[in-house]
Amino acid sequence: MAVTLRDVAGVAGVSIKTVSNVINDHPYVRQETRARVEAAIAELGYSPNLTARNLRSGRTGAIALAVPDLSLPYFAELAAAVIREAEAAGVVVFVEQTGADRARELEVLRGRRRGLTDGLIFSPLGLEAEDLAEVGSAYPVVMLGERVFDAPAHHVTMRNVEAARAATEYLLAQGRRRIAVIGAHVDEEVGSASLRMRGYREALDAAGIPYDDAIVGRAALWHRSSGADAMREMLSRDVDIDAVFGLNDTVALGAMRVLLRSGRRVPEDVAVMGFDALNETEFSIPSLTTVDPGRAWIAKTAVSTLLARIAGGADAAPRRLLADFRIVERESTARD
Amino acid sequence: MAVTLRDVAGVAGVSIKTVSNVINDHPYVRQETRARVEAAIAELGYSPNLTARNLRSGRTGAIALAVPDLSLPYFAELAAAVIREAEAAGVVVFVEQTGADRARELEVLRGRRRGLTDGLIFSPLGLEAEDLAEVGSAYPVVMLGERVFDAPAHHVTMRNVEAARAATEYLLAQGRRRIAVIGAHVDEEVGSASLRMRGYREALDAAGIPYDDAIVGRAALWHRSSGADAMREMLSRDVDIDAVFGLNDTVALGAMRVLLRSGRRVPEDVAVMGFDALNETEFSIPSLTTVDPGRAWIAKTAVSTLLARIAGGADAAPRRLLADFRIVERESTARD
DNA sequence: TTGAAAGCGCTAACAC
DNA sequence: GTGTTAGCGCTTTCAA
Repeated sequence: MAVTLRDVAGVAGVSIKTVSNVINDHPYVRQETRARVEAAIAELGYSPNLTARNLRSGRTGAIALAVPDLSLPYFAELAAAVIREAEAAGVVVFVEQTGADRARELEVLRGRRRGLTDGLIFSPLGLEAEDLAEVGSAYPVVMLGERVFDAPAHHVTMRNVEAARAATEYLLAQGRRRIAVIGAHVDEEVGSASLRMRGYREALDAAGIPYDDAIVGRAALWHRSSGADAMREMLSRDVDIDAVFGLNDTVALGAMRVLLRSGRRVPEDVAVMGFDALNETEFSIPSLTTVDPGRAWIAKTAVSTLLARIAGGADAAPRRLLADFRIVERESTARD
Repeated sequence: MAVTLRDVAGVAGVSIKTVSNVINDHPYVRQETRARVEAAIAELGYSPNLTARNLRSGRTGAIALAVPDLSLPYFAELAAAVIREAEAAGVVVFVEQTGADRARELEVLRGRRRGLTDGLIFSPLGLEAEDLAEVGSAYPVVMLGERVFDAPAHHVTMRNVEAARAATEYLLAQGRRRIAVIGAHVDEEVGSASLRMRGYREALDAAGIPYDDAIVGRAALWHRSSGADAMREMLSRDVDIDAVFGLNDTVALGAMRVLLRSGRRVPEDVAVMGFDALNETEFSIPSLTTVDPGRAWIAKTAVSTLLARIAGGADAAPRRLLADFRIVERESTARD
């Protein structure tokens, strides 16, 4: 440690400017001088102090990623993709977990610690509309998710309504008519749940099928257990259903478990559709048909948009970037 | 941005030292002065430049966590726990993904970027014994996992042999006698797989049951698909088994899927045991009996050990810290 | 092609 | 109690 430019300069018999030039591949350094400096660097095991460099340059080469919880598979897979993309761009990522707690999310937004990063990719869950003012435009932020629509920041997200509608239409096209929903949120205006519900209703409406509140199961937290609970509650009411649309994969998997336990066959008696295309949906029993909302594209675009914003200063007005989706057909909706 | 101590001092009509004193809760500041400074801070929206502070202090307040891949549930849950612990200690965490690639792991170890962090929690998968020399003792490192046993660094890990032995004994105690293994690695000397295999064999030996290579399935990568593949291959050979011990939960879940598909009942015909206690094991169908190797403790201990090492300088000799394990009984091994 | 020196924003001796 | 000032290690004009 503690080997500085000055030490290297001393050993090489040059000024620190020359050493700096060598390190930064500055062109105008005589071949012989360069060699001497490189020898000194190797001899001393010098490596530049990034903190000092950052202080000078005003950049840190790091971005922050704030998600509710890495132990939720969706966010784990999102984070994996974001880190991979950032890595490729030569940027490191520090990950914050907000626990979907509004107070913690505000803390991230106000960013006492933002000095350590050049920008933030932020996927809030608890934030309210009135918190938006907190998002200053000075610090580069890219928002993810559905929770915030009018922040003065770029927003990368998915086509929730269209994708949920397509998923529902897929089930309808199979002749399913009593399509239950698991994972609805009560009294929610914004957010993935309400958007996906809208897509579901649009599809029903277009097919002339009445909406039935009795087969809409609430699950506030989208954990596997809450999906299972909602399904169990619904079955206890002896409803008639021939399909289940889980508003995300996690609740869909929980619901599917309860369906199978209840003696129903999937997909023969009840088809099951998820949303998110988590890796594990490929390996559930049966494997789960789901909607790939374009997570890979979202990660890539979030990173590149943020880096452009960081590099470009106070560029254009906030943009909304929408990923393409795709239905991934698996066993849980196989025909016959 | 760009509001500095100097600006605040100007507005408050004091020197920067006084502002600094206020910010750092230095005791000797008159009440009135403090109030004036705080007003100025609020007015200007000042927040200290962490990079400058770091440069002065030589600390960054950040640590790095290097894992193979966050989209692997084990590492996602580990990372979640590490970040939570670090958070509580007021430290942020950079997450790096090495892809279990030796070259990338070496890169992390050599750490061109380590200047951004005060230390590293490192869970390698590809590293070889001869790479250990790379671990200098100047930079605080805490190792996780089984891959490296003699690094000059603290090592926090689990009781693989004992836990695997206990898991096997649990199955034996149920009267299972043909216990297959899924997830063995070929020709591996170090690593979780060989340790857990050792525990398995110890239990068999103690029970006087011969080891049978025909019911040991290899799965190099411990993905769900490789677990499923290994199980399928084994079943295709028409072997006689009454239990499966997956060397981790992921392969166990993949194997369980194939068992169920093959028409076998779990646990009636074949009991299934996993290892890791991933969240999802609670919600599989049937839920998976597994070994909790003490991941929460490992995360907590890794963070506290690293922070102690950072704070304490070149302290004691490398220590090995072992977590307690626990068998989590679920449906996949329920009796009768 | 290289050197001298200013300063990024902050902390902490050391004065007063 | 508060102000002055010297750096932390680096990059970068500006001269030489």
